[in-house]
Amino acid sequence: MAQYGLMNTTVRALISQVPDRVSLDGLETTWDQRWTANSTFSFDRTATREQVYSIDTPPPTASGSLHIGHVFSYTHTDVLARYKRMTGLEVFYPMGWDDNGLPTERRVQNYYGVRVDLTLPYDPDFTPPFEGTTKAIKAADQVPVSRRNFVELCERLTAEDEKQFEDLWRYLGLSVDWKQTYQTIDPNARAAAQRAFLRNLARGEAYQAEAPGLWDVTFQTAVAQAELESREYPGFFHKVAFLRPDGEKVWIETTRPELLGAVCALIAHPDDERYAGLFGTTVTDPLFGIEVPVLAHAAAEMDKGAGIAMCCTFGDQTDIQWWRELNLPTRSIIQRDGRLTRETPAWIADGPGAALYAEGLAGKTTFSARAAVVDALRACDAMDGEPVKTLRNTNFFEKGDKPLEIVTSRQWYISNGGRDEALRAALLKRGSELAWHPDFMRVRYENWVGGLHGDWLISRQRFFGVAIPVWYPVLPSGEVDHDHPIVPSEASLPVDPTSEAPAGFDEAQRGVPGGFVGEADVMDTWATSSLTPLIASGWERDEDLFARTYPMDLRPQAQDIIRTWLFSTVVRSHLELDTLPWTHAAISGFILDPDRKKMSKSKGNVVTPMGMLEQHSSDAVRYWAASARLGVDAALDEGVMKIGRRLAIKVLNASKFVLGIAGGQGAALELDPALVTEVLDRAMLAALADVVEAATAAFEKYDHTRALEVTETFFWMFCDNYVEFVKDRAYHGDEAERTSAVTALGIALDAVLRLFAPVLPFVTEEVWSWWREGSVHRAAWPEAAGLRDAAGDASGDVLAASSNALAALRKIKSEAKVSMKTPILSVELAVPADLMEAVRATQADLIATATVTGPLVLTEAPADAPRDSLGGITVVASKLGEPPVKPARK
RNA sequence: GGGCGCUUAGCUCAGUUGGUUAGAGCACUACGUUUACACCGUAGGGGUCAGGGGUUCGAGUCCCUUAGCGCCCACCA
Repeated sequence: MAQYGLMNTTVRALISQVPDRVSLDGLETTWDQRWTANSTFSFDRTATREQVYSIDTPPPTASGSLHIGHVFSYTHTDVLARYKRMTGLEVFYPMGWDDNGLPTERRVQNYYGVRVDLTLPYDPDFTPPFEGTTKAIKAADQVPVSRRNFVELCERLTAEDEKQFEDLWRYLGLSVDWKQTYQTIDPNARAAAQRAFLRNLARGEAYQAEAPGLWDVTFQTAVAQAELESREYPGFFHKVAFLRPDGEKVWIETTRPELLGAVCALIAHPDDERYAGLFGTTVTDPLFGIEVPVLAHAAAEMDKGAGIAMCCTFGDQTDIQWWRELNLPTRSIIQRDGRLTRETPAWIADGPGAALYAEGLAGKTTFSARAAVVDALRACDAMDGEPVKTLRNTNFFEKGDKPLEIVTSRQWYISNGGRDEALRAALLKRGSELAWHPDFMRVRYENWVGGLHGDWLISRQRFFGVAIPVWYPVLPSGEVDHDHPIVPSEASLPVDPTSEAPAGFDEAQRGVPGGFVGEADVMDTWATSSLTPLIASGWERDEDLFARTYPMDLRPQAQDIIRTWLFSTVVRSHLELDTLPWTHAAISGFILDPDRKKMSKSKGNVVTPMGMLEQHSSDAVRYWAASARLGVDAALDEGVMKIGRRLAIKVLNASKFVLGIAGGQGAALELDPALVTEVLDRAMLAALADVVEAATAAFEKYDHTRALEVTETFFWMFCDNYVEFVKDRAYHGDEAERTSAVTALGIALDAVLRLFAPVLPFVTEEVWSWWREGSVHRAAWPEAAGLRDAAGDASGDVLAASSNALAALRKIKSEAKVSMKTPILSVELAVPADLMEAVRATQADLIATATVTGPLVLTEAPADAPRDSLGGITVVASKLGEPPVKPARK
């Protein structure tokens, strides 16, 4: 809860420890330690839901390194979190680590030089052969280990990674409650993922199906639509002849001649007159003697290739469609390892075709099989001309480097609206109920949900992940009965079906007739990540916490995982709790390198953040991040970090000055608005009230950039003009004049520190500690009303007018190329009528600040005089004195 | 092919419901050491607001159109 507000209370601040020399060095470590020691960011579990602002922090992928893009987007969240905390909300700001899944597996393989062999037993004394060698370990040199040993290594390595990540986040100043952490592989998360799955299963939302689907041959796992990436891939068109019974040739074009042995039909568009005579007849392939029908289907495109397509099981998604809709036979020849089947398929006729397959194709990769088929086609004159080079778009697994194949397998799915219009409509409605920042990101969600063409495939044939919590009976015949899965009780979660027996069975019954087998597949990492708001808020584990934090307020995340993380989270929350998981989504843009390319590991242009933080300071890097609006891609710009550093140092110096002029060490500073009596001081507070209003309104609209901008603009004006104006009065004025200036300076410093606190947590906290109790980050967000009261009827325009008059006088000296200390013996200013009163009212400060030693004459500027950048104030005549004599160098 | 965003000074970006002569910082130039700050201060130069058309008394802002850049989705014969 906020500790104090300026509104109706006079604050008496004791200035305790203003250093002689200020510095940014070491602030990160100092304040991280004190915040931890003081539990500054601990979540108060007594707060009610209305008093809580809860954040579904993205759990970073633990395997790998954080890059500057992470610093960028996590800063956006932290700035908002700190603002919300200061407005009096209790911020629930946990941190998770996404350590389950393929990235960890790959990292462990490379880091320790091991690979999983499911046949090996667990070795409790296993020591990895390599550890963190810098050179890549060849796959052939990797040592086979049991799954359990492998998982242990995963846990060991991610624990080390997570420690490093936490250190970086602390250094950056994330106001996370470090007592609220989770891992997506920890027992709570596994239990939550399995519980949610079992409930999906019980409601019929999770189901298994044996169907053709996208398959990565490198990782040997099924892949979901959301993990696809379309890439250009070089290929060749081959013109291949099929033979009619009378020997006449029908030419088709294909980029995948190696699939000739899997052909099921030739298909053309029903309106295509070229092939009208062929529909209903059969043709035979030139190599294997497979007789296939020529069929019509509207999905065939007349202007593609020859207009007649070779349909194989399965070359692409269209093949699946034709196979389904035309009831074609299944003739799969691609295996899960991406090679052609080792046995000659039954549908290939004995004879030369069978011999060709057995000798030239069996067990070959698609690449070498293609070459063999092309040679054979040439030899029997069934290929027209040379293959024609083409660049085609092909689906890849986003983490893979070989084109996906289509393989038939038994997999688990969860409904996501891809096959159910009512559910799709409900999920689109959820998207429309969510407040998106920026709003246009909603469209990406709508595009994605609108374009789904299947349910969410959640099973993966991998090792390090959350197990799918089911077993299957083994029938007396020895066959596995997949249709009647055995499920565990929720109380027993998490379970590992590959090492635990289901209730009512014992381990000896594993794999034997009458016994059971465990599901070996694990869940896709998104099946767990989609539950982060539930995992973090204690769903079914800590109902008290859950009631205080869920549905959450904010999902901050990157734009590229709207279709995965954001969408899947909406799906799970909708199915499980019939609600949105959060009310706001804040989408950060990408970081572009100086060549305006997206920064990513695969491009090798990643900048590691710690060096940047150490070089420029965390506040400076945060300033850079906070200068970019949500949803907008930003350039990595060290120039902006330098500006941030300059600002942070300026905050230290200006604060040192204000507190020094207030009496310095040991003095008491009364922040009593009634003591502010001078017009200029009140005008400054009025301007500050405007800034507080603007910054607050901006933050409420999730526009941290605008909030920073108005604060920063005010602060520089405050330093350059206001502070200069009041120096003379503060040093040499009478008691009332001096008190007015000092009090106004104190009130302004107090508000400015709080306005900057979300973006510059370290310097503001450092300065706060010089004269205030507690943490600035638990202080109340400034309110305009109190400042307005102090300002009385003064307007911020008065300060602007006098600042312009001051600039006009400075210009005289600057153009004369003399020191600012040079006295002005006499000067006449032309002032527009509407500014005259303001300039007149503050002319004493003006005269002192600009060292006007003689008459200052103000005349009214003509009504039609142009308004330049100084508001129309111009110098009519002036006379400068002698520049002061430079003091002798000491 | 469909969609979203962007294009303003050499660079990075503001520019609110259309309203005086389009702003800031960096960089650049000149000057200046001033009882907070040289990691400083003061002042200055620098822009056909991507191109074209339209609406309007008035357009950086609204509409149409063209081009370029980035991204999302679709496209695999």
